[in-house]
Amino acid sequence: MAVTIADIAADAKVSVPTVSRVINGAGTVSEELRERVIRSVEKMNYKPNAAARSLITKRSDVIAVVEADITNPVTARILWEIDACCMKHNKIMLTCNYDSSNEKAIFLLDKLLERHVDGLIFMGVHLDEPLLAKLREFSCPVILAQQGVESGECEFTTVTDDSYHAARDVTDFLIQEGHRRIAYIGGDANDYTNGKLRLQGYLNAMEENGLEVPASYIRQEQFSIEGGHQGMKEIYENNLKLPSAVVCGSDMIAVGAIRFLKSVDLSVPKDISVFGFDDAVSDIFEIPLSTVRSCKRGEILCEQLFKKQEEQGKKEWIYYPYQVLRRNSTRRHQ
Amino acid sequence: MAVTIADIAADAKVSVPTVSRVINGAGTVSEELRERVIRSVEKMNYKPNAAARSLITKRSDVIAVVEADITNPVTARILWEIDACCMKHNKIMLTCNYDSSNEKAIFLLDKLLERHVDGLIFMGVHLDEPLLAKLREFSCPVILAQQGVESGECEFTTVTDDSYHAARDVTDFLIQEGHRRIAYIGGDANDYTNGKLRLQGYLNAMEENGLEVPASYIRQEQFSIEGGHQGMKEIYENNLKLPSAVVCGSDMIAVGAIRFLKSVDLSVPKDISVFGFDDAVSDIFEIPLSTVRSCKRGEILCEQLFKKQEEQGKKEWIYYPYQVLRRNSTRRHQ
DNA sequence: TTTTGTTAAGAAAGCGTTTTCTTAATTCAG
DNA sequence: CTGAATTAAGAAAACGCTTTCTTAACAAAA
Repeated sequence: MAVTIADIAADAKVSVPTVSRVINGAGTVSEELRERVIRSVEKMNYKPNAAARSLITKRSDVIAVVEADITNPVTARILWEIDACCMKHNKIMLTCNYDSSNEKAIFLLDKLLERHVDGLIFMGVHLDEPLLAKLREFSCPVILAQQGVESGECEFTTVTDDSYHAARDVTDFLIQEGHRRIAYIGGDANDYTNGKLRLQGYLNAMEENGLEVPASYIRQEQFSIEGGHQGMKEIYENNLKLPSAVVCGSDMIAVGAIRFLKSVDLSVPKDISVFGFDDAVSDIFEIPLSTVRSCKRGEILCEQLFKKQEEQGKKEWIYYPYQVLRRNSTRRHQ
Repeated sequence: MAVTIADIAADAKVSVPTVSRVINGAGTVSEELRERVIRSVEKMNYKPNAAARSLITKRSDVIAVVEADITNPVTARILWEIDACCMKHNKIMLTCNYDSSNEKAIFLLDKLLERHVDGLIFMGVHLDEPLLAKLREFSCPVILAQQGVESGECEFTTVTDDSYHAARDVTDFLIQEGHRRIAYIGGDANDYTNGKLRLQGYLNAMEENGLEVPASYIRQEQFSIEGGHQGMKEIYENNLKLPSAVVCGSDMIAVGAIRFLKSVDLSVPKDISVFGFDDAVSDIFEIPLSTVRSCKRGEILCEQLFKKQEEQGKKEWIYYPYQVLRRNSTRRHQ
């Protein structure tokens, strides 16, 4: 059997509450007893039982993160950041994959409810009503990452990329660099808020600069290499005048686009500049990709999670700061 | 306040143990009461408190996975697989990053000890004595993934890639394909058991086929793109007769090697064949990489974890089955 | 002195379950 | 029928902590 607080109390010849006080640094206990307790704790290698403690304190020191797909490099990176922050706050991170199945997500959330986690970060898209209802059941702080609820007021604090402004900045940047014919390949904008906002940012930047956008310059495919490939192919086949630059809704799309361009002997960035989004492939892709990187995601998420203790009430929509990274998949256009 | 088992008992007009029996499907309870209980549970949206349950059952339904780096794609993929298996067994996966710092790993393991997890998978390299000592403290099944302890008898059940045989097979395969001058670029073999075994497999295959291996054909760098780049560079610069094929200790190394070759205008696989390891970059890398893929990792790990309940005693070293995948970074040599 | 206030530490209650122990009710063999 | 065996369900204990309540000891103020 594991050693319990009573064993320590007996060994140190003090009462159980005294041991508890020493361990938690709460209450007052004389130097003499404190030392005796600490000695016993070390001697017997005592570890407080988290379940017993949790039962009474109503905390678990666990932060849950539910994500669609842990193998997505962007997700994995954010998890890494969250984990690092949790560590600092003496919390432990519990992650669950929901495989983009809201049904599975609800199943998982039920499990987490039983566990009385101290905080929940839900990194998901396709938020539907049953899912939101389940999220409402949590009494701990809940944060939506990746996708907000469009409807208006924030029911949950939401933290996402600043897709709209970033897409505008990227497009502006390309225009500054002399590009005039700029196309866009994004993901499905019906479901993905990010997709919608990126497209909007691109469109607004073009419009504000008085630039024409033929419908054939806009493609909405999948957020994947295949999607990018397909989108670029369609643009290539349906336009006599090719764009000199393409804004992509994700790095994966950019990779696919570049791969297609290579297949028809067009060179990037010599013939066409390609801009990505997410900074997900920087270290492995053959071309250093110009892209947008969101910063301090883990910190911002955790900060929201922990800050809320005081300011429970205020739910807001927060954006990660971002950097527009100009690398070698784009160049000036003359 | 959350609704408790007592609330359900009161609402259903039964005793607390009866509710417990219904929920756990244990013991005997009449159809009538069972229905009353179920109705109350649903009506009041009751969720049993995991901490209270865990306190008494000494189980937590949590499987802990401690890994060096969650952003490593190979790791992320295995986590995905483990999570899927845990789900099937009605367990929840708790993951912690230890950032390749054994000190941090020990800190995390202490936290997990407090939590009385039902199983532990430690995916790490550089296992040193303090770390092993900490692992011994667990009373639940502990599995070492990724690296075993060389010493001999298995203190912990260990599951790893079958690096030795796979490297032999890869080398054999290249020899069958007509290659005679085959080089090897691996990671640091002092620390990484996998590195050591892959090198050994390569060497044995060469020897058994009566093929010469000049020392300048063997490089041990980092398990990274830079490492592969550097290793290939050295081989290129130090050999008048270049190899016709290179066995790499990881896909990252292979990517680096290919990148170097491209930089000196050598074509893969036309001029040189390159074989990777891990199947980590298949979808994004420019060349479909011939590589080794380990299979069913999640299943095998979980199977070991859960099987052990009965056969606690037997610790063994188990290998994932693997496939040698011939793709387009290698070709026959005439 | 006596009273009041303060502090250190123990006693006891309680957190929400499961499990063991009892009891009452029912069935069945003799 | 009676007594033993079986069954369904409640009472009570236990899990390992934290927290509240209480007491004893002592110091400071009247």
